[in-house]
Amino acid sequence: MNDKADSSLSRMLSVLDLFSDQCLQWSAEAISEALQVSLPTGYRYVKMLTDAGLLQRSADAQFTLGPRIIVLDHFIRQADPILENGIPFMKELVAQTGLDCVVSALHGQQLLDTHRELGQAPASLSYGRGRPRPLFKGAAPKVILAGLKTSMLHKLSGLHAGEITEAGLPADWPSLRRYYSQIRKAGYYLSNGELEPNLAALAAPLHHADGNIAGAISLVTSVQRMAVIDVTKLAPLVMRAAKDISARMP
Amino acid sequence: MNDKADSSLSRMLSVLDLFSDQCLQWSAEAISEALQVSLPTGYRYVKMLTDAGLLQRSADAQFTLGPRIIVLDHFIRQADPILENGIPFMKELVAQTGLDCVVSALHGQQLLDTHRELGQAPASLSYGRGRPRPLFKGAAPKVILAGLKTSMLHKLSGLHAGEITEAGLPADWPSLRRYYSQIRKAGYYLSNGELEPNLAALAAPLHHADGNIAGAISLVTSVQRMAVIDVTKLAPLVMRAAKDISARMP
DNA sequence: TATTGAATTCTCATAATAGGATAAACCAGT
DNA sequence: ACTGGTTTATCCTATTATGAGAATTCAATA
Repeated sequence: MNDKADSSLSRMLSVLDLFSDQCLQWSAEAISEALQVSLPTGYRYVKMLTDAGLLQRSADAQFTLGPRIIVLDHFIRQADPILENGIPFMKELVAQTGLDCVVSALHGQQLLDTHRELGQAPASLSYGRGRPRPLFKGAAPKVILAGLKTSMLHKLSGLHAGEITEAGLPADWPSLRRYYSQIRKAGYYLSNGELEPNLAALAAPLHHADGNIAGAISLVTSVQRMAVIDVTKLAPLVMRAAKDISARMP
Repeated sequence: MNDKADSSLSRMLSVLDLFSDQCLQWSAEAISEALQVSLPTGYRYVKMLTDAGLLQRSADAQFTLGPRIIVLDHFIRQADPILENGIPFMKELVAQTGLDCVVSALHGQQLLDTHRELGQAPASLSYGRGRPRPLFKGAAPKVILAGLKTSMLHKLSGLHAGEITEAGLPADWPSLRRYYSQIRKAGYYLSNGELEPNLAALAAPLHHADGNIAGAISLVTSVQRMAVIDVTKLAPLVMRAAKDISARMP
């Protein structure tokens, strides 16, 4: 990963980088070793982070992510207009279609799913809010990037050239721009096995009142199920919901 | 609040203390002023926190809480055995009773709701995961503290004497211990308007395999609705679910 | 109860660097 | 291109973060 510890402060914050799906338990000793600091300094870091609530002690002299994170996420959810206005429409879409409904948004450079309403037979099991997503694969990212201002898209494309070619998108900027422009004009995007081989999704963009892109709403199911669905009927449903939500956005 | 800025590192982390339900937007200038540091230092702080993903830039030169928080909460949820094992039982309780079901847990010294399954007529509207709760008021906290090891409870009671008397609990340790001991023996606790005037809840404890307390599961509704419910029938339901979940806990 | 061993904190001198003041660079909106 | 506010860079000094090792807690054993 990126151990750019150019200062004490960011080195301390990089303790958080150690935690992941794979490893949610770290001892002070392991942290000290990972950050290449002495044991007392490692303990100083975890003490401060624990005092801030970002870490907490668990059994066996291990540290885990702390309760403050849960509270801060609560604040974020409270302030998120997509959640505030979107959930009823998501529930309705789920009721109408039986598919899973997801909203995603671009936070800085990070594209995340921020909420999920599950249908009766969830296609995508456990991944809920907070799942990081690749920027150039899948339905939601495509309609979101398609909704960005051109200058912003250009900047992003410069920073992630590798991912773009890896995703099979055109490497040159004019083609890429045209590609996303088509998606924007269509008003929705259907992906088939793009992100995960057996999943398909249909996404439509969510906009703020000023017209800026706010995120995307998508219906997700397996490739097989999507194969028997009439997209010309599904797409208007999703776009309708997206417009209804957008109409309520600040 | 506690501005114990005994070091640069904790002072930087205290930037996070500024964000709350009330104020989710801070400019670099306001942060600098709040922390009593110079403007460049304020910018240094937000830059590092933004690089770490704990903050993000939003419109109008404002900063808000960042996407990394959402991802970290995702990790916490992935690792939480109560969520992993409890949600199906919570859904079932909701289906049986129509009431709202909540699980709560003690993280360090912080007591939080960690998940909520809503019934058809949610009594407690928006508060979801991440709501901080007082330690000595309400059904969930009581069964959780009642399940702590005596030494732990003693320590907690020492640290929060004020809240204890404010909650109308006995101030002397022997009486307090007896009070919680009774709750433990009962196996559940019913609160009526304790936390919020018009809410009632019935909570039962969740245990780890080793017998240690893991949290609480509660059914919540309005005081009026609870008045017409037969508690001798509701309590066994909740306790049954609590035992079923506990049986699956590590 | 005494004793071990590990985990955690303390002490302190020194090197590292965080901080402030000022200036420079950026950037969006006229 | 200009202007206002926003953000970063430069530099020097005082602050303080750090490492080595000792001291202390703490729980679990004998």
